[in-house]
Amino acid sequence: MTGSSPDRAGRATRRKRRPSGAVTIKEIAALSQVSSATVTRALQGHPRVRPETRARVERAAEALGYRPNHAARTLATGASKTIGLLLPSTGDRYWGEVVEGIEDAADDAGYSVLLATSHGDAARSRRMLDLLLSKRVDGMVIAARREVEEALTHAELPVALVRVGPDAELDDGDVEAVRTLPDDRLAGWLEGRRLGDLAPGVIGFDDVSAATLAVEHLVGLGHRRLAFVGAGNRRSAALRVAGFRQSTGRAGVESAAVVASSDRLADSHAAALDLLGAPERPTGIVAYDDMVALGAIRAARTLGLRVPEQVSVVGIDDIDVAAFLEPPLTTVRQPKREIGRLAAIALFEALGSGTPSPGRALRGELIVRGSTAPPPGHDAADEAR
Amino acid sequence: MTGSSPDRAGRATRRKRRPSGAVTIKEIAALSQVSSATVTRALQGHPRVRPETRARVERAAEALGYRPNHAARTLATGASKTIGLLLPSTGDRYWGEVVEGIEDAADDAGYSVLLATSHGDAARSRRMLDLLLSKRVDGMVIAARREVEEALTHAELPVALVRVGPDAELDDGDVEAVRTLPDDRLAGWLEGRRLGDLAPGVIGFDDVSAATLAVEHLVGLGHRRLAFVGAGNRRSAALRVAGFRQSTGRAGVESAAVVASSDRLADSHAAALDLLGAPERPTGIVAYDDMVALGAIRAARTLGLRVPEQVSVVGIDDIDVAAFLEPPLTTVRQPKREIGRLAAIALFEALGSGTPSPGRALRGELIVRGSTAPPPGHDAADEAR
DNA sequence: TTGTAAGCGTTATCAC
DNA sequence: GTGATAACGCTTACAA
Repeated sequence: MTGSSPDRAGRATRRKRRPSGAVTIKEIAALSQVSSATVTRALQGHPRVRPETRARVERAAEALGYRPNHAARTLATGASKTIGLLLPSTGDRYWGEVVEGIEDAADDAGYSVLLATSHGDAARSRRMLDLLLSKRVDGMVIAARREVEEALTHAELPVALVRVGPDAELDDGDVEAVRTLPDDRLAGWLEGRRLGDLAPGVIGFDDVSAATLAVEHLVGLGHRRLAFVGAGNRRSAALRVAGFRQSTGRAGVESAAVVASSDRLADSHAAALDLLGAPERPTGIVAYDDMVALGAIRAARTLGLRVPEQVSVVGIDDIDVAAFLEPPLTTVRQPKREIGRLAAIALFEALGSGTPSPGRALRGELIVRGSTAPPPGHDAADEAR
Repeated sequence: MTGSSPDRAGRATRRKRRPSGAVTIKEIAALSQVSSATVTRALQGHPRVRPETRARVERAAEALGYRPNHAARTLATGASKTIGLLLPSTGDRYWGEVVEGIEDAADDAGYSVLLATSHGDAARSRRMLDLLLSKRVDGMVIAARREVEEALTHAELPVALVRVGPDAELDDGDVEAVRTLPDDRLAGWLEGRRLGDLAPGVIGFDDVSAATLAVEHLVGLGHRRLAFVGAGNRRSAALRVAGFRQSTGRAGVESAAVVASSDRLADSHAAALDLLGAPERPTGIVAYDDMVALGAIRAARTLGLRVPEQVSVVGIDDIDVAAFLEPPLTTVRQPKREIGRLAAIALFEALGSGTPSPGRALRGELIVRGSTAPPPGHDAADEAR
């Protein structure tokens, strides 16, 4: 065979791939006089590496400014150490705080977070789900909303998954039942449905107990005529209504009305206007959330009613300006960060064990501020009962 | 040589790597009777592929439920189609909206977003920067804050980078100058510094013009005694003060005071209390941001002054409850989503061209609501001047 | 137009 | 305790 065979020539001219320019373990290997396998072992804290070898390798890595290439690692190990996050949006305060909790827990566990938003659209959800899967996330946290659930049923995702959010786990039939069931049967029905327990892999807010907390606060102050404003057709609204009806029934309040309205300010303002304009108006209002509470307060003001002296209002959520409103809003705080944290932790557990973690509904916390007080004509002595 | 040589036996028993289980181009290649190279070409819309081959490959991919492995692609191409995002936090409203804009633009351009938070800590910033680099992001958008800037100076990042945020591009010396420079020299100084133009690769908010917009609105309503509340030591605060002083000077208002306070409600409340308690109190207040405006409104109320009848207040930012406050807040809206969008777009341009994009300061928009009105004793005729 | 095979940077198996 | 080297799944230069 001739030295100048076409084969040899071809090899020689063949332009090798442009390297990324970044430092690789090969260079560390060369500098520290070991094989690349040893470099990996040394850098990963493998037990069977001679201490001085490890030291030499670490020094070389440091000197060269080595940064492991995660893409290569992912390819080799099959794990990306990244989780995906699919949310309706990140702009609104609710999700922003949840994300913070997730990011926090992920960081503690050595994971990164890849973001995707559905914008409430099923097709987009599906596309994003595919994208996250393509990027080989090890698991995902998704906001449990109808359009995403739909996308999920067609998917059968090959990764661990935790659902999170306020609107989880109550189907439409139940929503209807909550509204129409007679008072005396509601409590039993709620128990039977075990609404406090969420399905496996779902982390959410305990809507029922949140409303209960609000009612108990008002009843404790002496209120006997209560109303719930803001019963939209969301699952969370139905659950809060259920909690409201259940606890008012238990406390034997004289009158407990439920007034529908969306969570938009104008709607809740109008609804509260009707409610407070009636002759037998309630002295205490439990609002679906803080925005609805704002509408109710405004309605009271429109009617010349003072809050909290003549009407008490309690919200649910604790938005960040709640404390700065006039009056500062009494509300049931939703632990958003904590929900995020627990969702991420549940995901990592599932990742480890291979089985979905049990669902959890986190209880809110009553924050008493200035929008609630004893009802008119109620003297302090009664309060101590 | 014997058929049962140790070498052969070794090869035979050698357990190959566990495959990820996902569908690969090889399987598509097998099913569609072409080589894997052709599969790649077909799937990527490479021009020189026979249409029927392409169709066959696409059908096979579809049938098998193929999802490209981005880790492998990243390794092969050197581009991850992912950008990193380093922010102080995602929980607060400001960043949440910026993220939304970034995510949006990234999605349009075919990029994903990897999230990291600095929590305002330089060491953590550095760690996160390294992590993002390790994950081989193609570029990054980072919040331009002091601790991150510090981390950056020691880094010399090998990727394209855009900085975004309200606190950019004014150093401490300038902050001092803005406060102390006599009125008549301020305008010239501002021009000379070209504060409206941000450094290359920085997308921000035009703080100077925001304050100007607020002042001009108040002056247009007939106000002649103005004050700025909330001059903290942030760069954005200094720029807003500069804008305030510059425009009040230009308009020849009788008195233009600047009162320092943090952006916390209690502080701004106290500061405004002093200001409005004085005999020669201003009739119009420009607040550093909406929270400070809230504090000012509360202070006015504390003193029995009605807003807007006796005192007008204009904020900067337009937080989401601004419209629902009592009174609804007049403010200069900060285009957060847009800032995010432009930052991402600037990054992609830089990615394409290799050169940093020019900086941009986005102007706010005045939103007139209920917290501003002509000053007391000002009749409607004057307004038409 | 299509096939072959090298190469991206890492991990992990086997042999010594 | 260390070294060779196959493999992860994909892209791409070159040959055909």
